[in-house]
Amino acid sequence: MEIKQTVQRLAALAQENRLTVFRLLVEAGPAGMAAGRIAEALGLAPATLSFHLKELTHAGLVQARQEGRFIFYSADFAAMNDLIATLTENCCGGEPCLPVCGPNCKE
Amino acid sequence: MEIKQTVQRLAALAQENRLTVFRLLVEAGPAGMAAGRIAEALGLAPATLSFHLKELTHAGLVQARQEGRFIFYSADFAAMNDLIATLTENCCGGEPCLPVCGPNCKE
DNA sequence: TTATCATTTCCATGATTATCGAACCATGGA
DNA sequence: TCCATGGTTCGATAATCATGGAAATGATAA
Repeated sequence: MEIKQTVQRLAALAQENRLTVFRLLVEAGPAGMAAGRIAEALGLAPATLSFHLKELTHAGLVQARQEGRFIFYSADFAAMNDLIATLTENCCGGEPCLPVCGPNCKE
Repeated sequence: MEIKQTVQRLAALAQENRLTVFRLLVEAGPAGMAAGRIAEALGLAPATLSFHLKELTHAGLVQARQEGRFIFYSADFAAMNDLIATLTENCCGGEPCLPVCGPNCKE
């Protein structure tokens, strides 16, 4: 993974509200959660949450899908694995000590 | 791991120069590298590198040890594992899909 | 000791980020 | 259509961060 992208993903997670959102979505699984429910869970103004969701989406860590009037956000597990793989690269003498969570996670 | 600490560690890595330093130290192994050599490798002013090393150290991701006139910095693999564990928490239905790199890494 | 080298601290500057009110866009039901 | 609801974008503000020059600190050798 390109270093700029790695930095972008780490930066996306390096903020308390965004990290909380991401962890919430990891728990929510592939079904995800509607933006409104996330805002409610964190007690954030809609504009503020939207800003954070955009950061996470732009970093490729979460995906959005429209469903009726709602927009559901869900975690992208593959992206998280890429990130972890990058962090642990060259760590154990080059041996593959990853990935951690597959696409069937939470299935 | 506490969320504040997780954010702090992610923030420490979410900067191109610091991520490069950390990866350099991961490759360098427990022996680590002198601050001057790191600055040289990245082409940074001493003050700038010192600032970044302080961030990494304060986040607990790297350790410093004095050796003669030099200060050697090395990656803290346990801290990295904690970080990864936090990210993947509740990911695979609560099963332990970690840690990735043990303390004997690069030994 | 003094001179010197390695690194850090101090400080100022410019850049980036987080927040949220207000205005705007999109969808689905009367 | 028109309205209500769910989200986003815009714009302004305050806070935080990255950078490096200059001076201070700490450690060693002569």
